[in-house]
Amino acid sequence: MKISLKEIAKTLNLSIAAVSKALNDYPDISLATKKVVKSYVKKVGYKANNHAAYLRTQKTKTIGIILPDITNHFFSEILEGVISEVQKNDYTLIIGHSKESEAEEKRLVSQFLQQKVDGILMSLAQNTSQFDHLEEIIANKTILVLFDKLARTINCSKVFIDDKRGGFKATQHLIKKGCTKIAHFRGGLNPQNSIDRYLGYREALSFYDIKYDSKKVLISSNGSIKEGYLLAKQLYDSQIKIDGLFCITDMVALGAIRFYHEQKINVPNEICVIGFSKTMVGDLVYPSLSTIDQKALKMGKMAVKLFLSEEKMLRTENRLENQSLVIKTTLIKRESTQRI
Amino acid sequence: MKISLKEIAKTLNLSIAAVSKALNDYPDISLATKKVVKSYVKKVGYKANNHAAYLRTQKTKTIGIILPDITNHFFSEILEGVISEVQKNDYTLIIGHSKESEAEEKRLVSQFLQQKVDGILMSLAQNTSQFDHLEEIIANKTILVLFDKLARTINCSKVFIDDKRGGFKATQHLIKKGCTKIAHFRGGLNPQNSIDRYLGYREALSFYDIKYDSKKVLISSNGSIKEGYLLAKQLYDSQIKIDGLFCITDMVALGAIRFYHEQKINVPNEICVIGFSKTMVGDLVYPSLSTIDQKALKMGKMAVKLFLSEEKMLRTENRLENQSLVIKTTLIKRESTQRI
DNA sequence: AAAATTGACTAAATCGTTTTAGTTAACTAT
DNA sequence: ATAGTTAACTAAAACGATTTAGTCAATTTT
Repeated sequence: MKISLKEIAKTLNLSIAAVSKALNDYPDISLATKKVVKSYVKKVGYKANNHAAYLRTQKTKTIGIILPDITNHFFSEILEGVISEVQKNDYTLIIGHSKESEAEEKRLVSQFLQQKVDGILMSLAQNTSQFDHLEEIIANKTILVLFDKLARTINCSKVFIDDKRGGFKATQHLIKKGCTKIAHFRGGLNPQNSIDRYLGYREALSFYDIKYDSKKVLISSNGSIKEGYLLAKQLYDSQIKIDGLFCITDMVALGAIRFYHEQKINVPNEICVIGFSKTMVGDLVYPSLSTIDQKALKMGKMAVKLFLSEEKMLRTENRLENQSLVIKTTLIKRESTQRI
Repeated sequence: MKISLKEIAKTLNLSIAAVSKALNDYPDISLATKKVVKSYVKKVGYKANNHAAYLRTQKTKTIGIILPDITNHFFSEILEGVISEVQKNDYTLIIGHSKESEAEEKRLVSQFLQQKVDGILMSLAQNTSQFDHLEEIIANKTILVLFDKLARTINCSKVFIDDKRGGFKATQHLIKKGCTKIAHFRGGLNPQNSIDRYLGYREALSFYDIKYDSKKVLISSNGSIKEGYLLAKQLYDSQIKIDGLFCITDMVALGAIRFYHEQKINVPNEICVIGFSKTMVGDLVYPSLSTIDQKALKMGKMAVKLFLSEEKMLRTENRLENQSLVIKTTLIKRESTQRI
């Protein structure tokens, strides 16, 4: 049933070495034998055993990905980008789900290192605060590419979104639609993307000479629909008038819209609402949701490309040089900001 | 840097065999040496090399999953279930994306077999019609578990949804809400789940003595939002009056609701609409969408459990016995069928 | 006291590759 | 004719585990 180089060598009256070299196109094997070997191999459907090969080459042609939230559409799309690029380059992808847990994330890193992956692509869990596992990856001479949620202090390749510019674009769009009293439901005070989007918001306000009003900025801790609903209600109850709203995520925006819908406040004519992420649902609701496209698919592809280029550099020049790649967001205009 | 049994054996003044046996709790090693070995191993952070171990044991403790559509929430949720069970049992998961392509699916199967996975979990691509790759998996003595979209003729473990019962429940729910003129936007004529849901629809009608009217059954080929919209329009334009609608998927239902919204037809008071799948978005739209929960998470977990039980049987009794597992759907009542 | 058993190991083969260091025959240069 | 090349291989070690078949001293049995 199972066939190895040994059997092939025996039937073809060659040494194991000759067969191996023929398959790997070594120059010291004649073209004639190469042909014989290759056609025979194809006939019997021989496939080299990766595990045995690893023992000598120390390469598995396998990369691992660790995601904090697999059912989140943003990460699914990143995963799709990663897989498509991985399959195109004949690598194998192993997948882990940290479920936003630092402990599980560390366990997965350790498992992947034991599996001898050639590289690890990962987005950190929300509350990951110690990076010894990342250092361990690098110490193991395994390539590390961080994306989206990353650790700035770690010396590895990174790909992330220009959140500040995205926040700017979202706010600018509201301003161009005529909004002057623009609220912002931001994320927590620590996450970098929350900070950056907020900074983009402020920058847009100041660029267009609109006074910043801290009362119009509320904090959403978990980014859920329910929270969006509650924040909208809170703002409404406190009698602060607004005509535009920029939310940290599409979910928060949907919650807010839901509240306005119940209050018979017309979106977009009374209040324009814009989200952030392009989480697919935005296109399905009514009114459909304007948002900032984070280009998740592209991000996934880029992460793999960064890995491949590092891998190549390591192979050819035996040195490492990591790059940071910033993905540009784009504005998606939909009904929630399309005043009539 | 890297440490092997050899080094450990040398520093502890033992043979390689003794160290290996100590770690694997062989009975012919004294408790004393086991303790010494284990504590030393922990101290230096030694982890066995899986690839080397595979060469003898022929086990990789790796399973592969092949999904036809990774960004589809239904499959994301299955994936979540699979991963959680896989991680709990200390297996490694490798993932492939067939993108609904039969050719890519076959390539992935071949790649996974080359990787010597212990088992493959897969949901077939829409148009997969030849099953030689599945036969190959079985011939390779690799465990195969099919889920959701499967091939009935293949002799392997299977886990799938009771679509007929689900279709029955959805239709029954509409009837109980007082609907008597119930339309059905079904899927294509060939896919089994489309047929089964349709049969459930008919069974419910006949159970409650409602006359079946073929003019109220329209075919959706791709299950998209746009199609739902167009079918609703088509039915509306053809002047066929309905008061209830059961759609093959949530997306189709959302499209239909969108059309009714534009026509100022009130959902649910004029027409009750129910979908199928529980694709998360159903909870986010207005009105929120009643649907049939396919229990994707459970399905994923079950697929892994079937694999594990097959694996165990193979290991202990050296024989295979595969099981079929039917997942029961449940009705999720939301606003789109909640008349006031 | 001699034979048999047991406990606690060790030696060495093996899994399936890759790769270094030969080996041999044919050919070229001098 | 002989030394030096070259082309086309082969032998064998190595990767890092697991496992079968010993080995040997200590203990038990008769």
